[in-house]
Amino acid sequence: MSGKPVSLKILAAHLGLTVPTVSRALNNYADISPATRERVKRAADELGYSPNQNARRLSIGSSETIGYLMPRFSSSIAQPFVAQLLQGLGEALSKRNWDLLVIHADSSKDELTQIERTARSGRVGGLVISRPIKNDPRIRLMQDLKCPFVVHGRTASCDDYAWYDVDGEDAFVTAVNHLVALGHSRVAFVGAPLQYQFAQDRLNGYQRALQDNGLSLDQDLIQIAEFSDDGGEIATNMLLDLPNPPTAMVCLSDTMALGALAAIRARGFVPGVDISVIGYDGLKFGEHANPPLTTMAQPQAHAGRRLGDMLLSIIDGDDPSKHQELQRAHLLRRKTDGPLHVAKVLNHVSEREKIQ
Amino acid sequence: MSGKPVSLKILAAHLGLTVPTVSRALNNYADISPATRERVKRAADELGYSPNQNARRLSIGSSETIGYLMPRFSSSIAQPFVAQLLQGLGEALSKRNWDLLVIHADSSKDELTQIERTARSGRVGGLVISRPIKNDPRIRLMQDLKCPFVVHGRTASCDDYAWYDVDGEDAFVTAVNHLVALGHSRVAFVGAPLQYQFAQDRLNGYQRALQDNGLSLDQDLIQIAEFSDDGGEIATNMLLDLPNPPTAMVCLSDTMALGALAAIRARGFVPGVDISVIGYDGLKFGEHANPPLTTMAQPQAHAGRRLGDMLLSIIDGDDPSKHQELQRAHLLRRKTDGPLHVAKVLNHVSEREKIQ
DNA sequence: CTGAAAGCGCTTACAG
DNA sequence: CTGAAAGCGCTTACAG
Repeated sequence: MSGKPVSLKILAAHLGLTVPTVSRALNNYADISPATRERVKRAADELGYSPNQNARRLSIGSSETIGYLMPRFSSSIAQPFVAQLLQGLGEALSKRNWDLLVIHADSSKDELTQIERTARSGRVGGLVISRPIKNDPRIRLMQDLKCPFVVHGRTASCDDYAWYDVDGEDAFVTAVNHLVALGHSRVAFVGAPLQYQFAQDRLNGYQRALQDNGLSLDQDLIQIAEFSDDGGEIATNMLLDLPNPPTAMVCLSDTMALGALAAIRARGFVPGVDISVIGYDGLKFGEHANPPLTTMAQPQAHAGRRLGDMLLSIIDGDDPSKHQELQRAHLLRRKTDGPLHVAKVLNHVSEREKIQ
Repeated sequence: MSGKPVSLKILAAHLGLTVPTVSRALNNYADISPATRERVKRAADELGYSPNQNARRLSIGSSETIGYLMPRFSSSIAQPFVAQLLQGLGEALSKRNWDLLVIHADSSKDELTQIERTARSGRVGGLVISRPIKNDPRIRLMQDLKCPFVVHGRTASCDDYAWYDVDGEDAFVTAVNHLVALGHSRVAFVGAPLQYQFAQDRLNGYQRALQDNGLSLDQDLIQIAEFSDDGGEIATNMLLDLPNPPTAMVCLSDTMALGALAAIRARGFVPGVDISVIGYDGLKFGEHANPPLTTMAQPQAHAGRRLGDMLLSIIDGDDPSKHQELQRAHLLRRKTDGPLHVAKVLNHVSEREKIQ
């Protein structure tokens, strides 16, 4: 910008006042006469004064900024979450005029050094971390740095930091229970590598529900693939090639479920009739899947706002462990779940196995 | 953070040097002896020194930060673009260690005052504006403020600023030509309010293609609705209720096209057989639509990086008008385009109208 | 090659 | 109620 911004000095000169007086007037100090306060504010408006934030923040010793660590995308389906989350964070921050910085790790290799540098450079007063892996080293690092942070998601031991998560284990218990109630006993799990805690949580829910229902755990029915629609398709093909294929499946995400539907349709089966499929996320575009995808829907909209509020509280001095929020997902029935039929998919199953 | 960050002062004391010397060593000034430069750098690493950016930026008079003006979302389908765009911007900026600030307008009302304050506060050295409306006041404002900016999209007169856009007019010419080549002569346009320039551009392409092909322009075949899947569905229902309905349609976006498919299926018609539908964006989830959506695909991935590079060049002093980049979309045929049949959808069309 | 000085534009005790 | 002083943590001419 070349149109030299008005500084406090210029404003003060214009008013015939001194710089500190003008500063205090603008910041509503009580010891400034109402008359001059008004006069100063009017002049500030007229001249279009806006305080230099670098100077202000250096002076007050706060960056008035929080950072969002952008996750790297493995698949080409961009994350529909990100925009919503950022919007929510922005809403929470705007109440106090804080800024939102988006931080990309150049490579996962040096993400830690980058976090450390960011925290130490005074650019942010706190960080939002998403998609933690098991024993996420970023969490330990932030604790060591004594830099406030909140986690979108959880790790296995999550007592001593702040987080916001949806109960993936509970959701998958609900999903499996629903399928069992529909008569299914061979329910498969389509998942992604278990390094991400959410992948483990949801698998745990799947396994617990099988136990609760007295169903035995068949390792063949657990298929782990890349976290994408293509991964879901590959995993589903593995399942359908089984000598004794499942009649229902729960998928780690809606995106993976979309791949599952593609694999099922490709073999001439009808999802929701021949095989039931339940996704996870409740994304809007599931409505337009073929057929519309039944899913465990989670309340996305509030995550960003809650995380922002939490982080601000912690920066204000709150105990992080006081800010832990677990949301529940709910079953959103569309068209891919249905009662067990002795359907096409089972035709090639041998008599012996059916009797079991 | 409470673990008091190491300052230049501490580092200098630790080394038995003076603050400016340490500063110059770290910044690779030529007049520092190689020996001490190394010594200083090693110590900085060991103590985990990272310069306070507020101080640094105040001193050098640059925020080393650019801002991205986050568009507000009308529909609940979150923008899959945003994450990709931010990632691209981040890549461009990281080369020079600039930061990326995400700026949300509280309401569209005071977006302008907010932009002005942001520009004047020295928080950003430039701004990325997306989704311009016709005669977008933000562009004029940025020019008046002499604050560098780039636009993702264009306005009607776009000679004197920097922008990156995909040629929507050309894309819709291509889409309509394709449908005409398949035998269609009643091609409809499903659009959104024309306040957004991209909505106008694509309508222009539609109209131009009709002319080019010697087809008359039927105002009934232009349906404007809300920019969402629901909007697309409503618009399509209007079209299907016409006495003389279209046999093909082009939709402003993939999202709207998804709504169109839903409306078509709801009447028992088969998209791509009874009515052809072409969307725009080339979003991945179109593959999973029912049936997979034919679309004008655009090269999304590069937009962010290009916009970031452009903005940095302009901040360095380049003439903005030198940075204008128009990409082309290409037809991505999936399953919703097909040859004209005298199909179900035409059954109730009177003989007289068919002869026309 | 290194040090002493000044300044970036704010804020905040401290006087009067 | 307002002014004079000091400081936030850097960078950058200017001496020597």
